[in-house]
Amino acid sequence: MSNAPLREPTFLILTALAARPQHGYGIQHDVEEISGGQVTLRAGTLYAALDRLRVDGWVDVDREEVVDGRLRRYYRLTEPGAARLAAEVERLRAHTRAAHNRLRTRLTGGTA
Amino acid sequence: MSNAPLREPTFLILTALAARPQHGYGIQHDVEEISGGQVTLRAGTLYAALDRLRVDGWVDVDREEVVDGRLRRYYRLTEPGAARLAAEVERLRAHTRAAHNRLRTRLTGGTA
DNA sequence: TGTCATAGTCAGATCATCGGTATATAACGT
DNA sequence: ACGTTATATACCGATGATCTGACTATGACA
Repeated sequence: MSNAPLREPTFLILTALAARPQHGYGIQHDVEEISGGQVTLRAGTLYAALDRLRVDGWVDVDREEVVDGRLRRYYRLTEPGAARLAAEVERLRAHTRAAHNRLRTRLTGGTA
Repeated sequence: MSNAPLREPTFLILTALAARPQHGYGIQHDVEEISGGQVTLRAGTLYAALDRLRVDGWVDVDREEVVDGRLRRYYRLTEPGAARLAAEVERLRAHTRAAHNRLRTRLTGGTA
């Protein structure tokens, strides 16, 4: 398991899939919701990321359906993927904690 | 203020400077400490990032000293930089919260 | 004399993301 | 009948932050 830091879109894709298997378009909307409308995934970003995540073994194809002649491919978070996401959450928590503390120090000790 | 997501090295550089002005080499060591030894900034990454952050107005040169014939340049977090970092902390907190909740849902509702 | 710690700079490569485009069907409005 | 919007996936060139690694320079220590 590589532990290179996840970029925001990748992190949010994994987060979307953590709740339940979803297809690409569903992920796109879910990510928009998770981020409070701040992050809109481009199609290119989404499918390229899904391909990478599949190669890494963090997501897998759950099933494929054909609806109205269109392919609908559902993706699922694997166990290693869930572990990877959990590790990343811990990492980010540590960083945000550190940043928060230092910003407080700045306010209290910095100017006074 | 652009609100593009900060990459990990950039976030940690701002965090290092949040506590107090520091010179490049000091930032490098501080970041290593903040991240629990997980993140080691390359010199190229560090100084390139500092240049960008200066252009964005998030950090500024605090003062310069010459020690042992070597230049020692201190950087300082500006007010906009502190605001930017605080905003990023909130953003990351929201994301980690969402990811954490979904991972819990997965454990309780997913398999059982 | 060599090497470690300090301190900063630069050139080239990688790779995730961005922006835009293409394809295809169904539903809806006018 | 026609254009637009929503659904759904895929491809491609450009951008830009980061990585890799080398380079310059000094003081201290063995």
